[in-house]
Amino acid sequence: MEWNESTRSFVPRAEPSLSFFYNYSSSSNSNPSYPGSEGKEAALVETPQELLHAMEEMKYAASQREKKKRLTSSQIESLERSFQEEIKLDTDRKMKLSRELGLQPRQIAVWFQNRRTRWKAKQLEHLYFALKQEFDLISNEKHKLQEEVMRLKARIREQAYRTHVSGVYTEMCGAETVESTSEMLHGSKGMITSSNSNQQIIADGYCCVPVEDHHQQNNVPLPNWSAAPYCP
DNA sequence: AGGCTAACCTATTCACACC
DNA sequence: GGTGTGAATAGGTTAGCCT
Repeated sequence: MEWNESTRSFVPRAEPSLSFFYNYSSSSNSNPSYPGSEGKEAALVETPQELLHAMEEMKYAASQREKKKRLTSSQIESLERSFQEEIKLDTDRKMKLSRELGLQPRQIAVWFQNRRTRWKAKQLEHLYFALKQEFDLISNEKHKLQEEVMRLKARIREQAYRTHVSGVYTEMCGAETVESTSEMLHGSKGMITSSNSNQQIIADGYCCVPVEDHHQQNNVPLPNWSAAPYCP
């Protein structure tokens, strides 16, 4: 059983300095994190006097404590290699790395934990950029389609206006033509019922020119709908 | 079912390096 | 001195084991 991790729950954790109790390893190590702690066996305190004494010792140890040190590049290289093999750490691997690198098992575990956090953040960043790229693409397409709609609406308005004007003109010249024109207009779903016909067409959203035809006429490539995400 | 242990996680702190 | 980065800590959660 490993002291520095398994016994954590025995020790009150509200007081930060008490972490001294459970963050050193009792195993002998060539590279102890905290000088002053080596060779000591962890002991549970049972009386207030013992607690006071322990706290005094802790203060001393803290004063003697070596400053935080960065891991060497070769240590990081080995840890990195191991991480690439498997991002989770089992006990055997932890102990093996600990022996090989001359680090506390706790240090190995902490390094892996921090490494996983960094890895996760990186993954999240990649995911964000991938989604953003996709969004930009779709947004761009939407913008183009909106422009297309505007153009088509303008064209319909223009055509409707021309039809209306020529209708009035032929009415003045001869009834037969007027009737046929009128019939034609009424025949197409009876959309045009007033002199305001052009506005009516636009307002109803009926389109006289099929989009496919328009695309063919204007040499506009049809969007790939099957590839587009469903958007209600 | 509930307690214990050992792993994990996120958030935070702390020390150090670099500018 | 301010800031970024990485090692370490704090406190919580979860899964597996045992009684």
